Amino acid sequence: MAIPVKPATPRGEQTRQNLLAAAEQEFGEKGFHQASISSITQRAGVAQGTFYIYYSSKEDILVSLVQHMGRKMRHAQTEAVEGAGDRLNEEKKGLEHFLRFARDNKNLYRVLMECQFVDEHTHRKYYENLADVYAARLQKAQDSGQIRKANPYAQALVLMAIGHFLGLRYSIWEDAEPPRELMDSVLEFIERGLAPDR
Amino acid sequence: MAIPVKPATPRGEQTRQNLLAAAEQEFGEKGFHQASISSITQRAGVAQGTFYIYYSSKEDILVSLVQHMGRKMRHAQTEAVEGAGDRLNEEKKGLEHFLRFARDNKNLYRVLMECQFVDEHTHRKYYENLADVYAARLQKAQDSGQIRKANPYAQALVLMAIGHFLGLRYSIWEDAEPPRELMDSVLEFIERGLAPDR
Amino acid sequence: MAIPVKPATPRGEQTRQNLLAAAEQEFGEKGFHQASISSITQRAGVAQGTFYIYYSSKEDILVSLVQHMGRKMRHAQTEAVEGAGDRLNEEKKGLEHFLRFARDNKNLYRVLMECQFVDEHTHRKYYENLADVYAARLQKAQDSGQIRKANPYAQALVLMAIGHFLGLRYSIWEDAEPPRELMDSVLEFIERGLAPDR
Amino acid sequence: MAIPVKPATPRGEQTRQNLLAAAEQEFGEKGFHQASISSITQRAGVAQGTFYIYYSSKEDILVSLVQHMGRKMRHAQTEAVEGAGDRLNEEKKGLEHFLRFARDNKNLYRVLMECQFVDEHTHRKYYENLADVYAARLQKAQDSGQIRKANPYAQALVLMAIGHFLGLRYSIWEDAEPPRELMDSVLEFIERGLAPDR
DNA sequence: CATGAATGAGGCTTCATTCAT
DNA sequence: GATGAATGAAGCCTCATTCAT
Repeated sequence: MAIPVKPATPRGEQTRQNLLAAAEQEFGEKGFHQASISSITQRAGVAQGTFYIYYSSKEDILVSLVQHMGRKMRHAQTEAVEGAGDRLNEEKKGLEHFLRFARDNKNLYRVLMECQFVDEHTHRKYYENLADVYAARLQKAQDSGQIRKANPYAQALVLMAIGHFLGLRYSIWEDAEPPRELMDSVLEFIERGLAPDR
Repeated sequence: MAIPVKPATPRGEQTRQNLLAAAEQEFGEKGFHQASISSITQRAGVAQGTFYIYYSSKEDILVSLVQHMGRKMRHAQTEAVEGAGDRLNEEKKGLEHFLRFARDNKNLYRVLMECQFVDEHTHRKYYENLADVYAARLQKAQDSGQIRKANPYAQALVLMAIGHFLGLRYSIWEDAEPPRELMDSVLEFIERGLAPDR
Repeated sequence: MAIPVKPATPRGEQTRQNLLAAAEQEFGEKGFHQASISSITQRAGVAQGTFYIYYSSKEDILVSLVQHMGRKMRHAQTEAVEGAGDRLNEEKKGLEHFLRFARDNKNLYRVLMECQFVDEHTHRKYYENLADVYAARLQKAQDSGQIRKANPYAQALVLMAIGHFLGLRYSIWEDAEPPRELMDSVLEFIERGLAPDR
Repeated sequence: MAIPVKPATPRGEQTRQNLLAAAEQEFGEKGFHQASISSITQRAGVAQGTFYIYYSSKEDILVSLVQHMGRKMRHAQTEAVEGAGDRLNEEKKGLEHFLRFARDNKNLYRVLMECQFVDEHTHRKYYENLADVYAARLQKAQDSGQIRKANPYAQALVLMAIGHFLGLRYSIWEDAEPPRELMDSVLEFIERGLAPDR
């Protein structure tokens, strides 16, 4: 098994990116197991063998894709949550932002979901990392009295759960926006669950 | 593709059940794609060909398994939620009950989860059915003033989301009970989200 | 391999005939290799195992079918050619009669044709027998000066060839009657080929 | 089902031809249904999977084989019939030529015959094409007064029928040359059937 | 860097036939 | 006489991966 090298030339870098983008489409549309390397290379416009210059296996490019998703996601979330004052409102905005992101990156998001049945480890890393970031943010918000005091991991878990499930429901299972009324009820649920006493 | 027949004798019925139980183990342990028919029939103690007398394909038995899970689950939930008075407390108990069920039926639960990437239709039917049952129950609780008035589907969604995610986290990803403290915080979140004003 | 017995009871005889008729349909419609014993027994309204009480194998029933065809055919031809005076005209009538027979017994005729690629021996026996009958008839006609003197097997061969090919063309390949004009030209060809000098 | 690609290199083209030649032998010797892909690839000296780079299925290579046969046959016939003057004699020579061809290409010819029970469409195309070519040639011969005026398709049919049946009889069923005397009688039949009045 | 032909293990599925009831 | 469950060999086909050019 030749170890794939990071190519130095711009041409190589381009090929790598083409392959990654092709895999995103292929995995997103067909699912990991129905996807084939040969179809990925066709989409990328290269020969089959070229794939293995850049990725060591089908699993390998899946991992790269999930990491790519992680970076993109963190970036998007940072931007989204940044700048505001009221933490509670920010979390609500964050959820909506996340759902838009999931719909805008349907393929990538689906890859992430399916990853749990292909490479548990990678998938878990992703969620642990997310949970830590989330919990830290919530801890801060608790400290400044903007949300109720409680186990921040529990709060993070609930928020992630809702995001996860809505993402599943309204991006993977069905490509539609959640009805406004439903979103409002959900957000109110969150508000009551997180709001400090008084 | 010969259409599998409903067995006419007890012996046949026994074989069918053996196959279903074997598939539950096999899919649960290895995942759908790593599972093989030959391994299923070995577990069931029959020849490979026998499989196709009862199920038309690997996908077919997966669907049967998910339907089986649906029946079992509804049965378990009905028992669990029944009998008590306070709806709000019942929902909290229901969640814990569900999580125990998911852990006690780890294999079956994993099959259900993975099903969304193998046979979307079946998986969706399962959740739609569950959501309807849930929402109807919550509607009744609203009517009798035991929980807040809100879109019952939104409430169901939040509860299912939390169940789904905790089930994933503490049954599929890691075979451990959720820490008591965390559960308490989660349950408090639900309590506040569902409790009627005043 | 249990040797199938000719059953003595009327019920058994009925079952045997049902199986034979079912096989005629099944083989005729799907071809020998696509046909399945299970489908034959379903058509006949008996259980799979019952098949082997009457026939020892799939090939065995094919042979029975071809022999059945042979008897039916000889019977039909005897009737057709009988009674007339002019041999040359009789042969022409015989051809048309044969083509009608082939179209009326499309399934059986197709089985006979396909048989050459399944059980050469049986098929050959059929044609050798036919050729002998034919040649003997032609020899007689030569003797009485009704057709030209020539190798009677060659004459038989030509007539059988034309029948065979027209049967293929207008019964197996396409279920339609040969156009009148074409038939007339063919018959004239035969007439000239067979007519005695002067 | 990946669509087989036209090979881009001479090596690939060689492999394709090896496979085709191997299939010709295998089908010819065992018949289509007894033939196996694995045996074909063994004959061709390649791995099983290689087969599917060039042909999408067992049926696919059969079709390729029949088309190959069509080209070879047309080529052979063109050469055979070309050059002579007397059309009537040419047809007689053509028949003998065809029979030699059928015996020299026993395998290929058998494949063509069996094809009618595997892929009717391909087989029919073959014969329709042949009939058209034949009829056109006969039409010309009629126009120049070298054979009798009649439906050229009927004449073609009779000639093809005789060729077909003799081919079956003396190449497929039995590997022997038709006895000279028999051939002479057959040719005389044709002569009388085709010769112009006077 | 890239190509694309070749590999070969592995899995699903079919179905003629057997046999205990 | 009939049933129908069970068998198991056999074959097609896929596809991730390798490698010579």
